[in-house]
Amino acid sequence: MDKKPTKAPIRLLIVDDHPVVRAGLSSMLGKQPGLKLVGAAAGAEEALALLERCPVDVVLLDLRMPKMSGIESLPAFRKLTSPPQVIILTSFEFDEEIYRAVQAGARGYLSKETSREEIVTAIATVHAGRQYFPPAIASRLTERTHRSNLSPRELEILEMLSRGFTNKEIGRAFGISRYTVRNHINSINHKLEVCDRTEAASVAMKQGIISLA
Amino acid sequence: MDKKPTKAPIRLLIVDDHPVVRAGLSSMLGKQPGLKLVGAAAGAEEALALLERCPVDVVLLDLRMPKMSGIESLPAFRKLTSPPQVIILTSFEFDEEIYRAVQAGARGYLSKETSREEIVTAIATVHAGRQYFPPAIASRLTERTHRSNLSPRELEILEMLSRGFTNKEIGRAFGISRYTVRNHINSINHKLEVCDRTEAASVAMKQGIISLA
DNA sequence: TCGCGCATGGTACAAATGTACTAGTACGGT
DNA sequence: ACCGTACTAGTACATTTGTACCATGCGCGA
Repeated sequence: MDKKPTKAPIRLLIVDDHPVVRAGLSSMLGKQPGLKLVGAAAGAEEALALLERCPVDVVLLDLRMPKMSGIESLPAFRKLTSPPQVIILTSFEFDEEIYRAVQAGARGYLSKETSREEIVTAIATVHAGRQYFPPAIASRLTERTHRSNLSPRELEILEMLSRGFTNKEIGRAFGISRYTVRNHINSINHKLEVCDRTEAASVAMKQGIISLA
Repeated sequence: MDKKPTKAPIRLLIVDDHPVVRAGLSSMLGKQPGLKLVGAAAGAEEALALLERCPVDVVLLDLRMPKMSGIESLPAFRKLTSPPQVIILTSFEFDEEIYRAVQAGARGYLSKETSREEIVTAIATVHAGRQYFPPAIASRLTERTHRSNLSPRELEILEMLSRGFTNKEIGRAFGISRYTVRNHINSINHKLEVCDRTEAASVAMKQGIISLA
């Protein structure tokens, strides 16, 4: 054997705003051989500060956090001199957010109901440069990629529309004309295969394209 | 002082399907003076089996679990010979589910981002027979109780409306005139305090008034 | 009996929405 | 250089939706 895992433990950083989760992961992974828990940050800013000072191999990142969300922080992670591999950590089974996180460079996904064994496997996998997605998530991701190719603009407008704003109001909000808004909504309706804005809002919520918050 | 907290520690049971959360809460509360962690169940069935054998004062109950959900298990808890006080434990800030859980007898609410201090306070409070709800949740609960007096007809129409049917189509479906449908929708919009049908569909889904299926 | 909420149908009008086009700019990939 | 996509803006017209009313009848509780 020319490789000793104890020689180069995987440096790990936990980023989660929930004290419960930080404590849980720390106690589950802290003494795991082959892993070195570098820290546990409560927010993206704290994590970035830490990453700039000391290198980390794998980050377990909560998507839903106050202030800077996990997704927002991903580009910042990638700009670092030695960007860590990022595993998404969330309670939610599926969501547009996971999809967006993957597009932003996340390499793996873990639900919070995952066992310690699987978490360790996932960390090792992404550290080895591969992706780690449970089958259920993977299939959903491919679904999303193929489905509903709404453009960023269309997504924003869909969001507003579902909150009851009129085309005119949406136009004002984004600084574009109500005609353009109308055109975007027509595209949305076609892409989602619905016949009006109300159904668009409805199916968008059901499919997790827009959040239920 | 005539009372020693160490004489009668509060017996605590954690019910959560997430290993991470169980580990986190256990490590946060296990050594807390005045508390005695009786166990940590991964599901409602396991919790019930445990409760039948040994008495527990307070249960921290996850609402979202596979198989039997937290809400479903609440009535079973109350049928026990010495029913425990139940604190809802969930990641979600608000939800129709919290409302239903309270109606089913839950005495407190804790988000998973709560600090150890607040968790301990909540446990002590409900054990003392009082309720523990953070202000934000409490106000939302009173909102829910007062809201949504939709009549059966209005509910049917809300359902159709969210599927993208026009007033005319809804009228045909129910054998009433499109004018009547329009009037009903106006009532719905007023009762839900929204300005149009699209927002009505949106908030109805968020509040669980109409199903996400 | 009276009032109230629910359900019904209607008129008249204003506003918003949707459809069917045309057409320009910009940007990225082949 | 060309193509495709996104984003933009507009016109013209039909349809839908929303608002403000009015009116009827039913059932139920005070």
